[in-house]
Amino acid sequence: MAKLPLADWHPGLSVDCVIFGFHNGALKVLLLQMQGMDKWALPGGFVRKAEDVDEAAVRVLEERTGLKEIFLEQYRLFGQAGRSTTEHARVLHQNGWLDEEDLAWFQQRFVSAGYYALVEYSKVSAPRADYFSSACEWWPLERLPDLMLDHSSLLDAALAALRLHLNHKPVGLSLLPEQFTMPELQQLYEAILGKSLDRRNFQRRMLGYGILCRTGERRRGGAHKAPWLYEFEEEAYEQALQSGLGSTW
Amino acid sequence: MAKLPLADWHPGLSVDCVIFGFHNGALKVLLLQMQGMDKWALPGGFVRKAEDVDEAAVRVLEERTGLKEIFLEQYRLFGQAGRSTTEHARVLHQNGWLDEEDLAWFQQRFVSAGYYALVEYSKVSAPRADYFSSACEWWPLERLPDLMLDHSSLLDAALAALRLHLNHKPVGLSLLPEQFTMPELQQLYEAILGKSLDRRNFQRRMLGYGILCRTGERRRGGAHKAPWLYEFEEEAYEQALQSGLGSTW
DNA sequence: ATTTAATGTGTCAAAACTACACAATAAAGA
DNA sequence: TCTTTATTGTGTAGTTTTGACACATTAAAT
Repeated sequence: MAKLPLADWHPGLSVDCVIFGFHNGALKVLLLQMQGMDKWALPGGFVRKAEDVDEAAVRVLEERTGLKEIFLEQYRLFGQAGRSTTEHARVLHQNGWLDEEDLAWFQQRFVSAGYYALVEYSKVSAPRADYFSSACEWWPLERLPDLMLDHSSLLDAALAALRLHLNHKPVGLSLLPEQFTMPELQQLYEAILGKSLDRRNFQRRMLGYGILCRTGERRRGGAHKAPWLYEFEEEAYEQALQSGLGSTW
Repeated sequence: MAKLPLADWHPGLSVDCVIFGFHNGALKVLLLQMQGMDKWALPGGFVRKAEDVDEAAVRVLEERTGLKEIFLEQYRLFGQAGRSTTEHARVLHQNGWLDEEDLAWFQQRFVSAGYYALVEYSKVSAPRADYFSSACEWWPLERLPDLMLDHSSLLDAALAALRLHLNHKPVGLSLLPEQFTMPELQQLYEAILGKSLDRRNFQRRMLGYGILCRTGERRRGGAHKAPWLYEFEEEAYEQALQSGLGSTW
């Protein structure tokens, strides 16, 4: 960014991405710390005039995580008139990160398309900060730092969307490594739903969907009985998602 | 519209509304016929710079239906680079509906926030066309006319969102009149889901949710046995929706 | 060898769902 | 007025799914 040919960008439009990862039994999101500020922000960016909004989101994702081919879902446009303040732009300007011309750009009224992304945590070895940020880190959902603007609501809405999509999108497939154990899958579901589930009933149900395949290997190295490793059967998974896992109607 | 002080409007941003109604056992949507064209369009509008995008949608709804207080849900931003062609603007311009200045406005690249609205059909006695359209009519979902731009996909996506929300939003309450019969409620569900349901099992399940109240009256005038009239118990309904009707997790 | 804590598996009762059939009735037609 | 017709109200039996449990197994740590 910085010195953007303003004519190339769609005015007053941005994308923000809630990038979910799953690690050590917890859901985490990737956040940026703004230069010279305490507050953190969702990774985001602007949209070129000739670019799909989805493409802009893919671009942002690749810039932060180094990954292409990420599961990405747009869930809502955030369009409150008062949602974007100019405070952070002023700070960036004062500290020399923004020149006059770019400052004016940042002081427009913005609407932002909210995306959530599901990534395999281990594949994001070195998340990269953008030009305006000094750090890029994973934060667990339960202990988030202060977020700028309305990014808290964007994040809450992303989680709500993720819950709503749980039976219709390849959530497990996208967040877990290729091989995983049943307890790991359960922890993922518990983290997303925010409540604990019965171990035995969970397994029965999951296996009942017919989308899992036991590899025959076990995960060694844990302090206790070694759990079986599973993989998703992708065709069956996709198939089952069409009508929704365990959907009632 | 026409002669809009361009400075007041958010550039390249519009809203489009899929307004659902339920009548004679069929789901219908309210469409506008563009002046001088065969194609029809979803009711839509632009967004003032000082206005929430949601407010713009409410404004559009009121202008077409005369109703405030409509159930309204934003489900997605449509942001493909090539989604808005300038063809219809040219036609409008040629026929004298658009002057040079407004034509330029219409030739921008637009992204559009998709909303769906649920209205009680009988309350929309006289839908009103807007400045650019020659008619405003209800069309049944099964037999839609040709739609301009990407409005077909907007509509399809709205229906998909409605299905996804069926157990989480007050769909029945918003689409049906205050009093309704069990067969009517079932027809509504069948229309939304696009499949038929067993009469007896449907009733058992609905009553099981504890959100319906039998008024004690029957609907007279039908050619056959008079069905009971029901109302929703709104508090119980709202309550039940929070965790989702019949949600499995 | 023993301990520890997690994993794998099974069972029983309750609830929900599926697939049905038959009685009641409001209006229309004979 | 009586019969016909199509729709609504209601119930039940068999099956499946769910919820709430307990006990045996095992990999590492002591």
